[in-house]
Amino acid sequence: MFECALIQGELFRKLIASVQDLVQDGNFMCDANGISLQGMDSSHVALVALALKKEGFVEYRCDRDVTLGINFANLAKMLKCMGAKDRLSIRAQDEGDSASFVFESEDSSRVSNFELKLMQIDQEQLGVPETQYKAVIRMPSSEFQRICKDLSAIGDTVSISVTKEAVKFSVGGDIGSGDMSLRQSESGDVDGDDSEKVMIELEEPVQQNFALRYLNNFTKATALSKTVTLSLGTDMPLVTEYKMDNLGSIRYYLAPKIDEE
Amino acid sequence: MFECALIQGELFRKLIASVQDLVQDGNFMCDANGISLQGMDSSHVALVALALKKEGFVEYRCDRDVTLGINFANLAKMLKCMGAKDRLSIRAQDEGDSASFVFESEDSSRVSNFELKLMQIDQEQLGVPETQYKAVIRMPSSEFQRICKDLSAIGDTVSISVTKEAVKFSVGGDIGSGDMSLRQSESGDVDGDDSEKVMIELEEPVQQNFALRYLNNFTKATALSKTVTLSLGTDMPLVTEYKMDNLGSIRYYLAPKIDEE
DNA sequence: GGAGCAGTAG
DNA sequence: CTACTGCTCC
Repeated sequence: MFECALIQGELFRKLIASVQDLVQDGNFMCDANGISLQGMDSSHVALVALALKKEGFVEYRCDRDVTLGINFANLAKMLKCMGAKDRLSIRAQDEGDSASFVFESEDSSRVSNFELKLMQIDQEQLGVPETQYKAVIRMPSSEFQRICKDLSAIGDTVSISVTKEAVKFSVGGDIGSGDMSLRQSESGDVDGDDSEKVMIELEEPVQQNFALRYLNNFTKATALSKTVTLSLGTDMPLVTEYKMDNLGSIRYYLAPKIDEE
Repeated sequence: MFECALIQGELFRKLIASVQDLVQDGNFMCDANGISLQGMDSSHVALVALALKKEGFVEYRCDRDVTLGINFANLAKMLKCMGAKDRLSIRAQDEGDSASFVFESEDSSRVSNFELKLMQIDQEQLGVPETQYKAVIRMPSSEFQRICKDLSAIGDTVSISVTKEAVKFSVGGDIGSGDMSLRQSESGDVDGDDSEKVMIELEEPVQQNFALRYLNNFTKATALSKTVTLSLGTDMPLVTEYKMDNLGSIRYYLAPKIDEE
């Protein structure tokens, strides 16, 4: 028997929405420590990895590891039936072929129960090595979203280049070209929220190209966290991470476009 | 070399947005006094004329007259990348085939540079004669916007008739008809902003019909000025003018619909 | 001015 | 069936 509950069911809905555009279905791997999920997009260029820690749940019980094969579009349909302030409980029998999603309004005056049929999904769990990245940038997630969205009006590939002082997003296309540079925030900045800052940790300057189309997919997760962390290396995937207080994180990996000139 | 800078880049973005719906591309004529632009809509019914005085810029330098052929949709894409509070600089080499648009956030922590490819646009500059209009109405621009929008739900042609006392906007359609009359504000009105007033200067009563579809296009400029001035004559174009403090104005000309009954 | 929805296009 | 864009409501 697996059972967990979240005070903010809405959070879970946003998580599923953030995964859905990239992968059709995937296995929720539930164990004593929490829930994880991994999936690649259909073209095998991007990977999304979700890790939810049991500490983020108001209730968590996992007698025995279970794998829940989920079609995200179908789950999303059910989650649309959840109220904005609803508490969410997820339950699954050890040998069942469905999972139950219960939505409860704050005063429990409305209780909804949905049963989602599970799927059998063959999918190797990819080990993502904990690598040392050459550059790690933390910035407001909304700013990253805006940059990706705006630049995709100009072209479809962004070049991200990082120096100690700044991170530069450049794009080129038929109508012209453009770049946006974000300077590392002054460490002495006392005023303003810390989440508004741009922080750069650099071991070595990097420059890599990425398909904006995927980055724009990633920014579906903007609602989940005020900040986003971009980790870059040379000829290795970009990692875009959104950390949720307590609950864990959602990470997106995107292979760089290797210059074809 | 042409170079100018605006403290409120946002203003320029709104200007381009106000032009864009009507004309696809046009020539920015830059000379020692400022920038002007003219263009007709594709059906040659409406004309937009922009005039920006150099006094409105925080920096202005024009060694030699230049013509910048701009595709407004493409420029708008780049201007979307500008922050709300950004300062805007525009630069063009005398013989270049592109113009550069630089956006700088207030604290300069974000600097963006976009290069827009210029076009070769053949277009005669139309001389718009300074005519004496029979009626000139000044009213809050938001009110004019609301009237045009609301009336277009009833029909597609508005009749504007002006007397000394009031201006009347009438519309008719399948579902019925309606009209909205605005009385000239009392000159003795001490309370309230002057921009809230309706002022009518009349030489002779006028009545003309106009296509609401264009008027609704014109009201994209509402954000640029608190007031709008409508100038009418008989069988001559309506002029809809939005004046910006210091910077100049945007004017729209619309030929009347001649009754075909 | 932004977000959500619906309608369209791929 | 899904993803984007335009529109309308907030």
